[in-house]
Amino acid sequence: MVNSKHELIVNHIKKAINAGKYEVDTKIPSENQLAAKYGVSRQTVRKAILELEQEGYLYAKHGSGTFVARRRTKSGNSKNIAVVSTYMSDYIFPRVIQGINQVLSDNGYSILLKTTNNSRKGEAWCMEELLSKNIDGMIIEPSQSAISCQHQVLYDQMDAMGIPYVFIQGCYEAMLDRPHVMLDDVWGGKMITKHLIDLGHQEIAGIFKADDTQGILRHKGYVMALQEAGISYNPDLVIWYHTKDKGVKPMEGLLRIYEAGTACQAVVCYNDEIAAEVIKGLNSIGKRVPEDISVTGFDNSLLAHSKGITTIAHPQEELGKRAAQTLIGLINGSILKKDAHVLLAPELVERKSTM
Amino acid sequence: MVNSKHELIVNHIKKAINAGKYEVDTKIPSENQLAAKYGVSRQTVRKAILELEQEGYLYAKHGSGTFVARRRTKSGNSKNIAVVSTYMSDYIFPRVIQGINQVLSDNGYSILLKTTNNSRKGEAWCMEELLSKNIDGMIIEPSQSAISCQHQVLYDQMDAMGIPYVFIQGCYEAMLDRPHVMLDDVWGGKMITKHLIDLGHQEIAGIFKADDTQGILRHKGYVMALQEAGISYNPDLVIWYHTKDKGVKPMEGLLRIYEAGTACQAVVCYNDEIAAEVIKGLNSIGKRVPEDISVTGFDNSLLAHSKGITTIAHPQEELGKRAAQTLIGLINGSILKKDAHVLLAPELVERKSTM
DNA sequence: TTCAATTTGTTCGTATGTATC
DNA sequence: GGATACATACGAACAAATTGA
Repeated sequence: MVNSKHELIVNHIKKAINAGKYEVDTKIPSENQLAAKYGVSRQTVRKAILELEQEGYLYAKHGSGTFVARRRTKSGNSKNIAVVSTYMSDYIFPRVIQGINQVLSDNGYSILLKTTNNSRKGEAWCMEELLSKNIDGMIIEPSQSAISCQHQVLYDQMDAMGIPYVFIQGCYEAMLDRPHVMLDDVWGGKMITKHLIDLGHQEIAGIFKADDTQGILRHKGYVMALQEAGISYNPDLVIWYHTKDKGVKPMEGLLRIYEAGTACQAVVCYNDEIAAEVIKGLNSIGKRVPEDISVTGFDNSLLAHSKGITTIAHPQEELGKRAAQTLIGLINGSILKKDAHVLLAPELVERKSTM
Repeated sequence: MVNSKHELIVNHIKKAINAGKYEVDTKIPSENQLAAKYGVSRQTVRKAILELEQEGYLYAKHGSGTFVARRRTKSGNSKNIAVVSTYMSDYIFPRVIQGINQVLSDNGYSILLKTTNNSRKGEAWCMEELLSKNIDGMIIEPSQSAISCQHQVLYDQMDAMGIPYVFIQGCYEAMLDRPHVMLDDVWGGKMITKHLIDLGHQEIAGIFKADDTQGILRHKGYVMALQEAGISYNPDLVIWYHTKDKGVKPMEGLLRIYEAGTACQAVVCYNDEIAAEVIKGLNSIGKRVPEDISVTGFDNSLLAHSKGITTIAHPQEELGKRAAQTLIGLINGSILKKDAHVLLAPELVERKSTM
């Protein structure tokens, strides 16, 4: 019964896509070309494309072209996006979510807020509830604990339902192929080490956490900075510790370095907490910071602020913005899941623990 | 936010419908009439109408006209509750929302987060969007609470739809009969003034904001404390200022008091910001705080913390919890709307600006 | 029944703005 | 900067449905 020109074009293109004549994410002919092909006006083509866009067959990119979208089985466009955080009290939380909110609300989305209290159980419970709700996507800060089978199932389920998600702050090691937006720890480690080198230091010790991806990455950056400066890597200057050794081993290691008589004018610490402990320990053995030895932290926490520790800062608002942008890209199909891996440039915050 | 012509028309018509200017199933003006009214082309009007049709606000009848659709009354168990805040960056925001989240999630609710950027427009925009969503209730921090509420219609609409809401932090003066949970400003003003009296001060100046409900209430508490202590109220010691005078008038007034030779050993300030300015001003004329004169703030902001100002604290988490509890009571009917008026007890935070 | 006026639906043409490469 | 392509807007014409005289 309905046989308007644009309906005919809609059906024709739909059939072509379903028949696989156009690959996913390939560009279809421009509006003008299609207009010429079907012998109609550009407006008619536009109307057809608009309809196909709303049905999820295509997505248009301003100034670039119109592309074939991944077909979504079913999705209400609830315009709701879940944001799952560990704690709300976290000092970084407000700024990150502010960035998320800015981008999402500009794009007509609302935020559905959830907290896990940093427990696996909380995270699983959250996600189960979210699966029963109508959401278009999810931004999640993973809970600290390692991933369990139960979890993987929940994420697979979201994949199956075609609900995209983006990890922020961190990412389970087993899921690094999934979309994530986080601080570039390698770059951060390199940046803060380079800062010490630029200050004229040559013998730079490093204290890193061994059972943590971030620890490995920050160490990697530390090594890179030394290499670039032409300083040979000295394993004796690197102290590795595990979560359970925290508060004991780092300072022990540093004392051993001093006892061995190894020269050392600076220490790169895994995070601000360790840096604060190290400074306290150094003071207790009569070393002055930064006159005798420079110490750096990582994370730009309140501790670093109050103790005046030179550290690496998260660009918090930027992180939120990028995560939201990435998620929107995943939803409308303009970003592929495998490309949605964003590492953010860290910022050096210079304070009085280095000179 | 996009500001195309058709979007403007969409919003205008939406607002008119929400305000009840068009009855259900009545015909709206024809496309040509609307085009003339808005001074745009018929195509633009059509685009706007098409959008409204898709959102379910209107339905068009070929050859007959366009009509207002019967707004689908949402069934009320989405288990979603909207939380509308002014800014996310606010230092109090995380703790308040933490309290809200605790209670709501314990009761199986999720939070739908929105921000208004403290603008009336933002608030109206938020609420219009929320009206189209399926929410069970709303907790809202009003924007610029002193000015009278121009979009009462939106709240009436929520009443009509049976969606309960609770104001937090402040409340429009015209809507004080609606449910609200806020700090007891009178009590706070009284408490901090009494603190100065207890310290032995008799001549206590007061600086208050005149165009703000909170300013009036805090002044009221100030007067009560003086009365109870048997100290006569001296109008010469009270300085009123308006938002636009901020940063000039408060200190001017204080200088005038000194020039007049009036005795004054303490100043109650409207908030921490004013207190910080006053302290700075006093120092610049050679007065020491608190040795020569005691100064108090209000709000327990970061400023009060860093400058060591004695102040009145919001019980932030408690505020959030009580608001959530009140809302849940309204939803399940265990609390009546007219009884949902909670004033929270303030807390005195003693620091080094008083003695 | 017929006809004219009104109103929405569809199509074509054109122009300008703006993002991307 | 220029070419390309999408986004928004305006104007015009005609078709199809409805309404009422």
